[in-house]
Amino acid sequence: MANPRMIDVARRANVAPSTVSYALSGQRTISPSTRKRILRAIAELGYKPNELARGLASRRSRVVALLLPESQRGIGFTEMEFATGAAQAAKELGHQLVLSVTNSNTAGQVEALNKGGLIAGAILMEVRLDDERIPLLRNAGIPFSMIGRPRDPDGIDCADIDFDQTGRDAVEHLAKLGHRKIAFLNHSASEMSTAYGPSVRAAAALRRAAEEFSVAYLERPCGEDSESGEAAFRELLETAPDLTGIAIMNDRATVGVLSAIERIGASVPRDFSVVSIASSTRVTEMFRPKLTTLEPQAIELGQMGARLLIEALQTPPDLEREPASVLLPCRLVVRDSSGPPPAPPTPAPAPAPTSISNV
Amino acid sequence: MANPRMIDVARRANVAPSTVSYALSGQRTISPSTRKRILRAIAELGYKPNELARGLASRRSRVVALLLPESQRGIGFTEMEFATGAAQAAKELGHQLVLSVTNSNTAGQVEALNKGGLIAGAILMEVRLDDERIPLLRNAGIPFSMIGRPRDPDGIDCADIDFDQTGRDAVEHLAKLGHRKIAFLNHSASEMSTAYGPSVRAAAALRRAAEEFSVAYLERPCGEDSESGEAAFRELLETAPDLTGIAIMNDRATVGVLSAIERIGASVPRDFSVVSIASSTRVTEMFRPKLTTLEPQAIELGQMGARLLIEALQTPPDLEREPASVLLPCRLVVRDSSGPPPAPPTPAPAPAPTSISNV
DNA sequence: CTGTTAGCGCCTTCAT
DNA sequence: ATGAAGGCGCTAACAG
Repeated sequence: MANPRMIDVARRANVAPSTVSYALSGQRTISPSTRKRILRAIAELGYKPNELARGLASRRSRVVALLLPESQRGIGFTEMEFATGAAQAAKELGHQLVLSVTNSNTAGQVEALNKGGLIAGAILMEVRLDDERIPLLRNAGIPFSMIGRPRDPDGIDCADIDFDQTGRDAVEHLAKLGHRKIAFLNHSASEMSTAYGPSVRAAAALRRAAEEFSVAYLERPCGEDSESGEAAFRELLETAPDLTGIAIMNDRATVGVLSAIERIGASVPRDFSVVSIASSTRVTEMFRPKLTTLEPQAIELGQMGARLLIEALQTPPDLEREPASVLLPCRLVVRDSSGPPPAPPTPAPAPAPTSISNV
Repeated sequence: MANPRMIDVARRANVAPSTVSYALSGQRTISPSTRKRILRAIAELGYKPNELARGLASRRSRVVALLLPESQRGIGFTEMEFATGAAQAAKELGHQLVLSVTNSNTAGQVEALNKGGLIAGAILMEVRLDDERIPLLRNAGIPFSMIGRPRDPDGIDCADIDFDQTGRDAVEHLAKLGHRKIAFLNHSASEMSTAYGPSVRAAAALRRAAEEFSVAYLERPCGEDSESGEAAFRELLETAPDLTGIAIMNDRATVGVLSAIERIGASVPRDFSVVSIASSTRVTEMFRPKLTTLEPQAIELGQMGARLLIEALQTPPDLEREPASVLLPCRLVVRDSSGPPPAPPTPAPAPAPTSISNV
């Protein structure tokens, strides 16, 4: 009644236990005939190797951890898709994914993880440009990959959004619609100060692309709530009354921006075009109008993160293997929040909006 | 340099390895003095038991799986909070949580899981009233708990939203504001047909509460997208022009409902009050106006789900332990989408009686 | 190409 | 209250 063990398979196939092991791992050439007998025995018995024993004996488990800091921004759909993508890819490669929600004290967490012997490696999410976990993991000798990218990704397996391309695509979209002045509403200042990769990279990319497409550009960080979004929009408009295009990478702020636009009697996309950067469809479809979005390929990135790690884990130490960075740009999904700017770029004064009926 | 093992601790504390084991597990009384020596040695060496060896020897791992079917509705914030809550509670109880995204073929998945010996038990999410996984897990002898509840939760550890209370609270909120006729927009018909617990239970609760508070009540399922929401709202209004209160348990449909309301020149909460049921703050704050919500205590439920399972796992088989159902109602968070109905309830005009009123 | 033999690090029944 | 010893189920040298 108990689960069959390897020795049961061995007996049934008339071979030694180790032969079964080798047949399974492929670490040794097995003659086709014995291999077939073994596989048959396995099937007949419904044998499944015990992962604990396997890990213990080989000194390497088939479990990887997903290190998920609960950031102040909280976990969003995109993070969730990273996670499910990673779990899925891991499973396909014969591994399990344990969810490790790192509230703080990352150092201790990471140490504890590998000491238990349960975890063979880790996938990091919410990566900072100078992520404190990198030296920690290196010192602990724990293999890891990242979904995200530090400042210097050298020697690290990374799967990340291609922000260069994404930023450029966002600006290009607006520029081609005819917008001559655009603004970028970023994550909060505190995110910036802790050097959150996406915030920094997206801003740089937009700035560069604005230059390339010769559109005036301004940017600012913004608190992660709708009130901050409203305020930011108002300030932006004071600074640049001729603003018509807005890129936002801050879902909560987006709510406020849309409110503010409505409040001054303007509308989207008639008066302002709004493009959401790196938000998932699930979120941007909730807005009215539905937002034109640069939508991250989150599942794919999650998969890549897991694959890179597991690949590294499976590479024998004597083999040379160069860690790689996989960059995937966001996909531009044009919805209802972007269109041509209101007036052709004539330097005429802006018409002061009168009282507006908002129904 | 390698991790210290139990025998290292034993030597340092001048005891036998087994004594260390017992000191750690508490399965035996250890004299205070030796215990202290052992603990000191453990601390000094930075010893951490190897989970693989521990699991192998004791025939019980400290890993539980979270079975997360990727439903057509997709994973939302609430599901994510279930997951993080469960992971957190598991960790606090010395366990790890592996994420098992069950795409289909649940049977095989579940079997594969426990055979590996890695998983000591499972936590089920997205529970159906007649969940196919229950007999599967029972037959396989895998302990499990649920976040959600089947039709007959007898003998099963469940942590679920208290829909009775939640539905009542929603109706009460609207009734006390003065609404006399309310509608409930549920999940999609296909969800209903597969007997998704929340859909069924919430509907029943609202119906009952409507009677209790003497408000006319109608309900219908609704596709999981904004177009369906719009259509549903229009139909609802045709059927019941005097409708003023709407409860919705379908975020995507909510988008459409709000659009539809706006489109007919009405506004929220002036003309219609909208209450979102079992949606997370993260979602309902994205709407304009921000939605009055019955917000699930998702993290707590996730924690409970994990605790119940682990508790069961830790109960020796000879002990009697009654599986329990923990029900937590959603919290009413009043925001900007609900208020008194437009016209005071004057019994002047006799609106063409529709056939919908409930009792 | 296959078999034999030690462990991997811990738990747990026996003994004492 | 503590030791000693035999596995848990598998892998990975060694042999042949």
